Amino acid sequence: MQSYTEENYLKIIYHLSVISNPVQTNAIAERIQTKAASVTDMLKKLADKALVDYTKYQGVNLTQKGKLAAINIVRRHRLWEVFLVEKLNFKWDEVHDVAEELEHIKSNLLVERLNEFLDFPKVDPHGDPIPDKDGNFESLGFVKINQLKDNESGTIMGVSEHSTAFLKHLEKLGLILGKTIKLIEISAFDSSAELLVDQQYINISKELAKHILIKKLV
Amino acid sequence: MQSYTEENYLKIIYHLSVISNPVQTNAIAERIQTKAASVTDMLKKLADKALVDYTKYQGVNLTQKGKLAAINIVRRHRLWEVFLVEKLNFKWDEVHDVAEELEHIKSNLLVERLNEFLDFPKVDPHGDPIPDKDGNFESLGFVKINQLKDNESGTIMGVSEHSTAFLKHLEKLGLILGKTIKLIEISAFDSSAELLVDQQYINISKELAKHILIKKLV
DNA sequence: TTTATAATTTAGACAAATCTAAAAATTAAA
DNA sequence: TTTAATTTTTAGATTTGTCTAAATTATAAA
Repeated sequence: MQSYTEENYLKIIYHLSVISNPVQTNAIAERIQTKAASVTDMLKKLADKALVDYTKYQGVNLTQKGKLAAINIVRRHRLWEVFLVEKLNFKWDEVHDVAEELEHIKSNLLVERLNEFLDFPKVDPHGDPIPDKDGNFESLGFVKINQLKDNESGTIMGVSEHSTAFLKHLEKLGLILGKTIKLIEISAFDSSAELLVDQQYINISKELAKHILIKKLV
Repeated sequence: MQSYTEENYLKIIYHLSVISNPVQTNAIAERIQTKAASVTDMLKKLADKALVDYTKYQGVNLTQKGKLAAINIVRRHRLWEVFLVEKLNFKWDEVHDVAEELEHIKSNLLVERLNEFLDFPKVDPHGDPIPDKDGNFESLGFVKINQLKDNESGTIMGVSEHSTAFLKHLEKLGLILGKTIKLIEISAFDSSAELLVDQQYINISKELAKHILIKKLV
């Protein structure tokens, strides 16, 4: 069993390994709001427990065991987010900090009952997939807006960036979950994207576009 | 704001002060599964924070501030117990450990939304009253079985002992929440109580009787 | 390829909460 | 009321997770 802190490290390493492999000490330090020296200490400890493969100065990768533990935390986090939004009427940008605490409650019974109570949701309020008990994700086949071809349409299914600033900005633009959009064209000049949303043409930056997940209309 | 551990101490001291005033070091140590020396250390710390009045060798009492903090934890604990039983179908003897963790989640919004979601419950699954946001209990006016007079009837509204063994035993006897019972008589010999439950006469020990809360029939 | 810069690690210290063993205070018993 | 038993406290050590400052390794630039 891992401590609260160890769980947080595993989760962060898991998220960061999507972007880079292996994961660097400084990247973890920044995300976990701590100093690089502290990260080094923890990495040694996690390596001792066979949760990560760690080579000095080279960064870390999760072992199979570590990955499973991490996915389990992600599962709990996302289930709690669904609960907060659907049952307690939290807004999607209010859930993160509370879910961050709830994810560490240790009780398999609790998680399974919660899953049942929520009717086995497949995605969280941000559109991120919820892994099952064994750590498997259902393949969702989403693409980012900047990967759409001109004139292709689709539905907003999620985001790949979770900062409050980003989410609030999206909401202001009317780019909320479930909304159907059409990509008119990507600018050759600055790669910004012109969209048709609610019969209105809007222009969003590439930075925004690449974090919005779309399910293409067939 | 208090740490997880400080919150636990406050809660235990609160529960123990119902029985004895002031609360002794050893009593706390036993309940919190730790050594008396550790308790002494923590009491000094809580005294520094003005959460308890502590005099060496004399035990502690909660200050007004400490009491309010403690009641708040009790409030969260009992709300979560209602959630676990009513929404997630936990049995009343399964809830305690999980609620013990959930009670420490720090978010006023969460607690208030949960309260609303549960439709403002007044008691938890054991019949214990749930204090409101300001720490006030609704007066419930319950008595213990051994305080009933011969031939008085009433409804089981709660228990004042929460061990799994005790709760399972009650369930076996059919003495569940909401059940109506009639006290036939208290034995002059061993103070055991003869009850009429479901048209059946049963005999329970004084130890059992004094932990069952009854709302008298008018 | 040497130098400079950036990233990472080590060494030693610290705070929170705990422990053991010994000392001190309180309470109960003779 | 002196002694014995119990309770509580102190002193010093330990564990977990963190920190600063200095040393080391890796990477980029000249």
